[in-house]
Amino acid sequence: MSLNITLPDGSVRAFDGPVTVAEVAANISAGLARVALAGKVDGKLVDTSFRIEQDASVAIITSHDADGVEVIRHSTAHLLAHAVKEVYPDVQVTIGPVIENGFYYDFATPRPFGPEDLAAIEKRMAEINKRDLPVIREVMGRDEAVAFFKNMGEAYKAEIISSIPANEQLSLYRQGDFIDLCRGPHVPSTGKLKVFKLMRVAGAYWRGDSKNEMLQRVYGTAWAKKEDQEAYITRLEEAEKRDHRKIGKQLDLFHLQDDAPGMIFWHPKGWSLWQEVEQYMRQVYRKHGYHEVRCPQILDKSLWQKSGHWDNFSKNMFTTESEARDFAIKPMNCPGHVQIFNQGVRSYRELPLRYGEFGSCHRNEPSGALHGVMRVRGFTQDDGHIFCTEDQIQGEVSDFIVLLKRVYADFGFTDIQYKLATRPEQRVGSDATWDKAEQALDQALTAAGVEFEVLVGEGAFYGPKIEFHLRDCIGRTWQCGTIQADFSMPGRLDAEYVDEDNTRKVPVMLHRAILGSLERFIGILIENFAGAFPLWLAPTQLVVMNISEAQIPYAQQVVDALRAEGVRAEIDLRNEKIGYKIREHSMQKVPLQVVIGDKEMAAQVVAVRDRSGQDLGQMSLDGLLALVRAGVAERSGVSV
RNA sequence: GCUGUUGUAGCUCAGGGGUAGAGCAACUGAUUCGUAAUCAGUAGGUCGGAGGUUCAAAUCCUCUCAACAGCACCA
Repeated sequence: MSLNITLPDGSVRAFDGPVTVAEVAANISAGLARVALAGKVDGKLVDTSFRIEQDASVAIITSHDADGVEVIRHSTAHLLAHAVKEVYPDVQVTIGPVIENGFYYDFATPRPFGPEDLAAIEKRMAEINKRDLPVIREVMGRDEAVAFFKNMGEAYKAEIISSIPANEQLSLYRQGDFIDLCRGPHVPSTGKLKVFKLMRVAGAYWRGDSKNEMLQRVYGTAWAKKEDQEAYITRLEEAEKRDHRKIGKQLDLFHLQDDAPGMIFWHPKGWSLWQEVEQYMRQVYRKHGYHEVRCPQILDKSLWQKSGHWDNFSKNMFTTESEARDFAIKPMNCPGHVQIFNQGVRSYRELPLRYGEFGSCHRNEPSGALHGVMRVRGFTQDDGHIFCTEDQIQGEVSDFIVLLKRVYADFGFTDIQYKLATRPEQRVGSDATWDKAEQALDQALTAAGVEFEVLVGEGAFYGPKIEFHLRDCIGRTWQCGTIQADFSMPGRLDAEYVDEDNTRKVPVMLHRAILGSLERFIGILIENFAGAFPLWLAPTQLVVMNISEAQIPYAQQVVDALRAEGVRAEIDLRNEKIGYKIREHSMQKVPLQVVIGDKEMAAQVVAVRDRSGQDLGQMSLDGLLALVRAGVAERSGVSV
């Protein structure tokens, strides 16, 4: 019986009988056989030992394929587990999947791993790589496999297998003395795994549940080529250089200290940046029909009970008391806005009624969740609430999506992902209400013509939400904006309006934010621009430097004129060499640098350079002002 | 919150039972200079906090606070 193998280039090779992927590779060339890591038979990824029984299309997978790198990572996870079992025989293995850029493996260990353990394990991995052990696939029935792993003392593995249907055949992979349950495929031998590095150890809960015991998770990275791994590590270092906590310190933007965990001290420059963002958003409120409001920070507990926060959110709320009354510091702005809505009798003619606030909120986040300015306990939202009728929801949501895209573009972000988060387990409101709310958001997204992902069970307790995630210049995504349809809270807090037919109705409330938390958004801006803010945001837009004492009066005159026109200009008259001053201001990322020497003073002009060192030439004061204005007007230079 | 790691001068970091260190920044003086570091000098620390062991603790032990990484959380 002969069979035909079709290769990716369309050519067909005939074989006398069943062949393995490895044999097909060898038939093509000895070189290919040497580098083959796996195969793709009729679109399915398999081991090189896989036997092809009938006509098929076959691709040989090498380290040049994305699939090949995946296989390398997966096999390196096994290599890690193998090494751990050799170095620490009393450790139990659990699972070890491939993740972005690498893999991890969770172990149950009698004592936690430290950095020295990592080094020892990595060394053993290199040894096993040198042994070039063949990786052999075996098949077992489920019950047989459970018994097999129990017998080896691998309780976790046995537990995983027990949850697989009884009639299924399981594949196991053996390399030397090490054997692990795995779907595969794997590289043909451990000698193929040359480029890897263990990155860190951390605790991780068994089956991802914080009620379970904690395992030791070892993270690693693995690549086809050494250069790829080096490039990856360089990329990590680059990201580290952009870390907002580091840049915040370098540029003197803010600080945090032990006395106020998760709360930020904004320094003058950081606050300048903040104010630019806030004033910009205030314009957005004004231009798009929002009334800016301001509500109390502290409200009586009973109001939070009524709104549902006390039942659903109290573990995250800071509380206080006075004269035997209990209060809570607001974690959200919505109940406050409903109180404003409730003053007086509302008519359907007033809807949609939009309130916006730069709402200062406090949430008692778990200590382990805190992260610089990105995840804090005290933060400010650009929080708006739209009171409207059901018929108005879709239009409001659609308008919001358009607005949000424009705002993000002004900050330099154009790559946005959309997600619809549906009803969570813990919630208020009837299922019928949730049906309605989820449908409304779904329709608005569809009408906006954007693709979106559904996040099942991740909505807020009072309603479903659309999440807007933006991608920064190094490819990371951040959730910022949101819009949520709430059919419950207005009713709970007694909001109503008089409709056309003179009956009283409960309005729908849309919760919405564009930037989300200003703290977090500014953190994202810092990392996205690596501190080199566009002119409109830069805390110091321009610095004027003299070359020697003789030009001090003229330099002072120039900076005064710029400041009078609203330019955030600084002056540096220190008795230092011009190169020294330029270096300092360049490191401080000041966008425009004005140098004044005798020549400029004589001609009543200024010499301008930018922070990257580009010479913008000599110009008059008016010319400089025009340059600044044009730069500010351009914002982040992106148009939608 | 959980596991691990870390906390020393304004910043970056060294020192690991025996007198607290470096570079940069700061301050003082000299230098008046043309596009990313001029020279010299001075000052600066309860070694995160509280207990303990010791003749002696930044160093060892206990507790605690905070930060960092991951997990869980992100309503």
